[in-house]
Amino acid sequence: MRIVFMGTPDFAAASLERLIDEGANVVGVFTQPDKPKDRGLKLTASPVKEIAMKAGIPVFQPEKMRDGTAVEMLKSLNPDLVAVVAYGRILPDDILAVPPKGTINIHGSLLPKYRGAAPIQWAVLNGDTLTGVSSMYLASELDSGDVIYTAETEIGEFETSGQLFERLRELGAELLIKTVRDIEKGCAPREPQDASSASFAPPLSKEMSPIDWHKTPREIIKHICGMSPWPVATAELEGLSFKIFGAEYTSNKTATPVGTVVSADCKKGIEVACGNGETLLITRLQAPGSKTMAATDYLRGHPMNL
RNA sequence: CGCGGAGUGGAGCAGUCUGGCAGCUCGUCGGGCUCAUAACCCGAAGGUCGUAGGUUCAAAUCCUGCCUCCGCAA
Repeated sequence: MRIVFMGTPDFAAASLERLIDEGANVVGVFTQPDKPKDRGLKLTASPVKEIAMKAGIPVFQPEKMRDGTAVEMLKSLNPDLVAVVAYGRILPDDILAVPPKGTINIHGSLLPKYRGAAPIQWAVLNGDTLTGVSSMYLASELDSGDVIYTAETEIGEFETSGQLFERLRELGAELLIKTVRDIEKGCAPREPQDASSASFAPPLSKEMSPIDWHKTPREIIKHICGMSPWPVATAELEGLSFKIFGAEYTSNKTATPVGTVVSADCKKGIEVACGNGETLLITRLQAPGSKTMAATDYLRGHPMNL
């Protein structure tokens, strides 16, 4: 079975790598064009492109999906099946129509929950304890296609989006293999989504960064975890702006106004007043122009006089 | 040449502008005190100040090259 893979970031690279390891016949790879990145704005190839080139698979990086060139590239590969994982583009119908066995996709949620670009982050932000990955057939409407398989996993109380990403990436790769195999055997199920219970997970943005200290400690911890590693929770403390990477619960109560520092002990961390008179202990942070470090380390070099 | 910050005992920082004994908060090790401690007291070890060169009586500090790390931006 001739397979064309489409994907861009790490999340997708794991799936491609797995397909190759399993001996699948990947005849071509589509990925986003190289983009200027990092210090110096160096032109950088996507993780998927790296994997594809290492495996000697032809790479295609069309700028546009709708000007006809992309569909011609795809047709020339004569694929039976197209597998899409975090490609970063909406595929038009003429592309979806090319492979006779369909175009499938791995999505980082239990569909129909969290359709859209940031399903993993929203599962963490909302404080969900269960999530997973789904494989589905692509339809014209975003993430609305028939579901093939799902795999569940629990979300840890202090698990960040980044950590969950890494786990779902492996789960997703596993699910892709299973899905591809069963499609080839002709025994893959397909179950239409219940559109009435669908929800949407839009991309995160920096505007969401500031911590709302009126919230409960758990909501704030989920905000910190969900926003990590990007765009990262932020807070103004003692007149300085910090990125906040980690926090723990306390059993303390306080009458201090929300959002202000209750204690700053270089053996513990920075304790901040939250909603309901409860407090939260910040344990990992980053000061402007500095690297991220334990709050205890920060306090040794920058004591807070309250 | 996209913009910017930083390299100082094990950790986090000050000191650099204005050159003159290596400093602070911790950690570690030893001792003391205490029913007790992430408490307190006494003592100790641990640094070629990122690297190469230059200026100087004298360089962490001033000048030049190089290396490394980080933030913004994507």
